[in-house]
Amino acid sequence: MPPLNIIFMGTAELACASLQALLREPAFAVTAVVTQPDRPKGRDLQLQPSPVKQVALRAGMDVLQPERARHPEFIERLRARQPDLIIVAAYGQILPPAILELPRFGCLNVHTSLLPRHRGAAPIQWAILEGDTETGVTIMKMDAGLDTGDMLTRLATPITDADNAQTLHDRLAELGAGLLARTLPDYLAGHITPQPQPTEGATYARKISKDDGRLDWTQPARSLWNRLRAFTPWPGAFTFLPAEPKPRLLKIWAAEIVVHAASPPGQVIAADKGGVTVGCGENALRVTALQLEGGRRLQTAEFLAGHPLRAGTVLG
RNA sequence: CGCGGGGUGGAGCAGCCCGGUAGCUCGUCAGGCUCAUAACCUGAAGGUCCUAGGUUCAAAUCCUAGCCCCGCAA
Repeated sequence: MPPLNIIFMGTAELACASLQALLREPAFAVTAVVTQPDRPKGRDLQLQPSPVKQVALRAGMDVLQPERARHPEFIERLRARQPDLIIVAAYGQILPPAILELPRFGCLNVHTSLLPRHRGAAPIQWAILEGDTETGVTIMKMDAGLDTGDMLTRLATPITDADNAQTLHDRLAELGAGLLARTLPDYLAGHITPQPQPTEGATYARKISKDDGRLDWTQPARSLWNRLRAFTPWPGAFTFLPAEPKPRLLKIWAAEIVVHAASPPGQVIAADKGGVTVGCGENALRVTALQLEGGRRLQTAEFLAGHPLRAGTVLG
């Protein structure tokens, strides 16, 4: 029996681990990789291949980069390749039913949440943002809805105080890849019965934007702390430092919650080597790493050595 | 030519607009003080002011070119 003909669709860094896991399995033949077109990136806005494309090229694979996956012409190209199965991970486009029904084993998706919670584009960020104590990965059979397909397998992982979007992303990428590799043989052998997602508990994790990273100091310290971790390292949580002629953007990279009596939101309570303590709607936040616009990311002590920041200053 | 900020002792910054003695906070070293400290006091070492040209009696500062870093943007 010839190896199964698999086409992999993915774009972001997250998908690379899954692709590599498939490439390691001799029983599967990943015959093509579909990824988003090269996008302008970097300081010169030069076109850059997606992380998945880079992995694919290194492996010497065929790479397809349709502007729109739902375009009939592309669908025909896919069909001509006669895939038995399509694996999708962080691809970045919604697939039409014509593609979902194309392979005889359908399309499977690696999703980085415990569905039906956090369907959508930014499940990792929203899990942290909402203060979830655990999240995970789900392998599901895709249907026409957005992350609404029947589930094959799930794997959970706790979200710790030390986690931010980066650490959680990296962990889920590995867990997802491992789970995918273990799920596939059982699924193909017909040993797994796809389970419909419960309607209870479904939430939608919309794409985050840069503006979502702005800290609203009237919120409780814990909420701000969650936001900070959810937006680290991208796009970053930020506030503004009062300055002439205009306030300067101040990114907050690390902080801890400090039990503290009520104080004006955004007001600097203390600024010393231990950190910059800022009043919040409830308790306070001690900032330990920050970055002023145009500057580098600095530990608080370094920052204070060159930027006088007195107690009483109000951020926001 | 996508937009903007920056390169000044080991770290972070001021000084530049308006040319004229290299400054601040921290660190390091030495000494002192204290039961004690990321504490305090005293003293010291440490700098091709990114590079190359130019203007000038005189350039960190003004002009030109180059190199490097960072933010935005994705």
